[in-house]
Amino acid sequence: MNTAQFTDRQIEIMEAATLRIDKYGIQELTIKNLAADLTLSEAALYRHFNSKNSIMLGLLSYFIFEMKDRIKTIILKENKTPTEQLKEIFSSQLNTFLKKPAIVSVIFSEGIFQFNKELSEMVSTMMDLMQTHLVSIIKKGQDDGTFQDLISSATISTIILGSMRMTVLKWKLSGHKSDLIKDGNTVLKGLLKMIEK
Amino acid sequence: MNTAQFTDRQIEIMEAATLRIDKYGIQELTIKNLAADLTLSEAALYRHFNSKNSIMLGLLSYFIFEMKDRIKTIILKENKTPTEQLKEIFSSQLNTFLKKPAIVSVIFSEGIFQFNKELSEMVSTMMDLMQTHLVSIIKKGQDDGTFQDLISSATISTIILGSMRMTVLKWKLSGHKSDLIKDGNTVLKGLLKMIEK
DNA sequence: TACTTTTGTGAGCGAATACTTACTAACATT
DNA sequence: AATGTTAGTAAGTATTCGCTCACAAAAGTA
Repeated sequence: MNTAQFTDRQIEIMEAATLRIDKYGIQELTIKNLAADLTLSEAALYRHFNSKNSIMLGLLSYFIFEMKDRIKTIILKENKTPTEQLKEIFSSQLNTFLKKPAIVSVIFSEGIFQFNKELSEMVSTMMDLMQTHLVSIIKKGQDDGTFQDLISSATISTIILGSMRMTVLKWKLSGHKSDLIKDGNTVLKGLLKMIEK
Repeated sequence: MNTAQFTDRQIEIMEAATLRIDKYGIQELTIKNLAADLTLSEAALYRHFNSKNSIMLGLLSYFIFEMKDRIKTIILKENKTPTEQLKEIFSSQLNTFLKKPAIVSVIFSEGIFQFNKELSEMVSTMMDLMQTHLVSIIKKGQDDGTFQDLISSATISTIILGSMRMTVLKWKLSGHKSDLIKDGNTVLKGLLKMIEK
């Protein structure tokens, strides 16, 4: 498997990095530890990435690439109602997190990235991407009369995005013990009751 | 822990730390930098705190102490409606963040603290505290017929908390350029429209 | 004044950090 | 067979990290 811009070895490295962040936190992502995980020398890592920063940048862009694809597929299903599309996006995101919990750790590390321009821009890009898609679905729902239009689509999508994030955060803080899918469905049902006319 | 337990010098140190985190991020909070900010030697800091960790613990416990007090005052205003109480809590939190943005950096660093038991417990405590208070207000609103009760108070409070957090996160990612209070009000107004009968 | 306590210092410790260098073995292409 | 490329290594570099120690000035107290 090769995602065009990355070599197989790069993907292996990024996956090891993701796993390490998930297991021990982003502070424990050091070149030394990462090299040990892959049973490689530290220098070998620099054959594939020219800095630690570019490993993390790669990580994020790899996830964004995959996410873009996933969300786009849902958005393009013109026969689906806005409600169904929201449900699918929620379900698609949560199931991705369930399958690859490590990515959640990376996304929730944006606090650390704040003063790393490249990385924080990447996190912002990801959030904007999701926000844009949510807005377009909600607008469609407001136009066809499914959703109420007393509240702007931007505000509604902020609320939805925030609620989804909070659900994931709680799941993470519970040590993945809570039922992410069930809790996510409960929250989305609540949100839909609130915004449907 | 309470304020009285801190000496004047300790508070000076914690405030310098707060300022530094706000300006340059939590990664730039080092003993060396902090000492330089206070024009002190590194060793001098260890006269007042026995570790860097205890400086951060002090920071958090100081904020939690202050938050508990602030929220309790609002909760105890029995003559206020649930809607007014929600507005006050939102406003109170956002204004605190505005005055001490560093605390946001700390709260949004739960990813870093995940493997520091003491610090992560403190962050969890803080979230539970807020959630508990939100639930009690919403229940009150549901009982007196202000809020709809088709959705459980727990779910509603998750949605509110998540929306608030998302607003703060966006402010943070914008480099404190966006208008936190204005955006917060817009989101809260939206939320209230959704949950009021 | 004589003492005790508090608050400071400079020098330096061991460990960790991201990254570099000179070199090598395996493989692919011609 | 000759040659260039890829992917690895051991052993460093310079720097930073949190933290400690022996000691001294300053401040409070008898």
